[in-house]
Amino acid sequence: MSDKKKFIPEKTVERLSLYRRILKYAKKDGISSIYSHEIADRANTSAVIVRRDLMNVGHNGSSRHGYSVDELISCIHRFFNGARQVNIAIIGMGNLGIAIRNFIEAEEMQFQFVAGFDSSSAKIIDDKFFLIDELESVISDLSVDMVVIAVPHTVAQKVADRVYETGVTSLVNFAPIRLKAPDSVHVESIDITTLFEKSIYFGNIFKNDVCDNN
Amino acid sequence: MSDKKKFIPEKTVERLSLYRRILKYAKKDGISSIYSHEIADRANTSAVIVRRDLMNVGHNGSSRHGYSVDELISCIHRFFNGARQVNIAIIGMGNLGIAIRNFIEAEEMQFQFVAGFDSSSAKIIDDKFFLIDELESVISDLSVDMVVIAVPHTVAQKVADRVYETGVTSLVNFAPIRLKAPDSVHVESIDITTLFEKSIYFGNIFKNDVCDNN
DNA sequence: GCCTGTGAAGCTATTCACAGCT
DNA sequence: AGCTGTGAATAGCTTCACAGGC
Repeated sequence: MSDKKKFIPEKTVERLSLYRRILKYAKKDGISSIYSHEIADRANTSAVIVRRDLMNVGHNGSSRHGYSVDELISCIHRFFNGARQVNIAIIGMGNLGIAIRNFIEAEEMQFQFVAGFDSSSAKIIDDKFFLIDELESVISDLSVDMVVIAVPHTVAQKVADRVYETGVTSLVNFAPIRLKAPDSVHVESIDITTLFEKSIYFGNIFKNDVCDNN
Repeated sequence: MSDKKKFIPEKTVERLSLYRRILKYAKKDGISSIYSHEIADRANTSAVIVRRDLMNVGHNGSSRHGYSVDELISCIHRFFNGARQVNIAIIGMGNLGIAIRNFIEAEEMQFQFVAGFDSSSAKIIDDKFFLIDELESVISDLSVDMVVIAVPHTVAQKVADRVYETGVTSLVNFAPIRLKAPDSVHVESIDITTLFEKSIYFGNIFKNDVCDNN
């Protein structure tokens, strides 16, 4: 409790998530042990990075045969807090919200879609949908662990502020603004507009387009 | 052409995209000049970072009154290659693909949805939808600038490889794998599973949960 | 010989600190 | 006095280089 989990760099956490999936695929293919450079190849990174990442989570590579796939999976599994089910609520049941719901339900993972909120009752199509007014009570009743925000940018901060009050500490934001959040809440933001603009920008560099700006 | 654009850090590009939006909102609110710390506040970053970022794109802040909103918008605009229309094709017209299409069409931006591909003809509901077999010809006929991949992970790499052949240099990948790509193509990846796992992981830290793993 | 684990160097990005302008 | 622009210090991440194990 005093030392909590050893601090693990953000990038490492991201990659561990990826490694776990890669290892599961590998296992399905009947692979039982794997070298760091093989993981690296599949994850599009370097072998050193893989080894360092694994070191960070009480690694267990055996020199000659690389890593045991099973051990590695359960090691990362443990790192991510076992198979504890994660209950997710989505706020904003437009196309994006629905797509995310479908995504969650299609994955055979620890994630569970338990509630969808919208301001319009037209969106209430099954028993997992609620009006936004019920946010606080439903989040508490259904033990929501993580909230996904998929509402227009104009209301995103307002909605987020209400979520902070509920005590939920994980939030994923798809609205194209940078949410302000208390230190006690972790917000992951994915900004599709930025993603597109960035992709176009760096893609164009390869076509040594335009040189006269500046 | 020899010196191309001065190299701009990735993070800066991301933030510039955000600043532009923030500035547009500010302009709508009748704000005509703005200080770096005000931008920083809205973008959830620091004033120094904002100033450095703006420096990177031939800045033009005037000491006393901060930056002119109009000048700044057009400066960033120029940086992002003006208002040139960007034609986007989406491969995989499941929920996610459809959500992205709607997102693009809802934005009043330079982005234009011009084609959606799917392997199932059931998805062909209007004249912008095509069977995946027509990928190469349609991309060329419609001058696609950027491709979004929203197919299952099992076929993502295969689809991507076909895209590389077309000469498109910007690609955004929503499939939960890390695509391999030639140096001449820029790939942005967004991996929702990783995003969720990361959010849960860092969110849990705040609840000083679990200490016995390792 | 080829793989893992890891100190040390190298890079990138952010923050500090402050000079200069109005 | 309060802002911008920027060198210098710092922090965070990746790569280099190599010792040690099978």
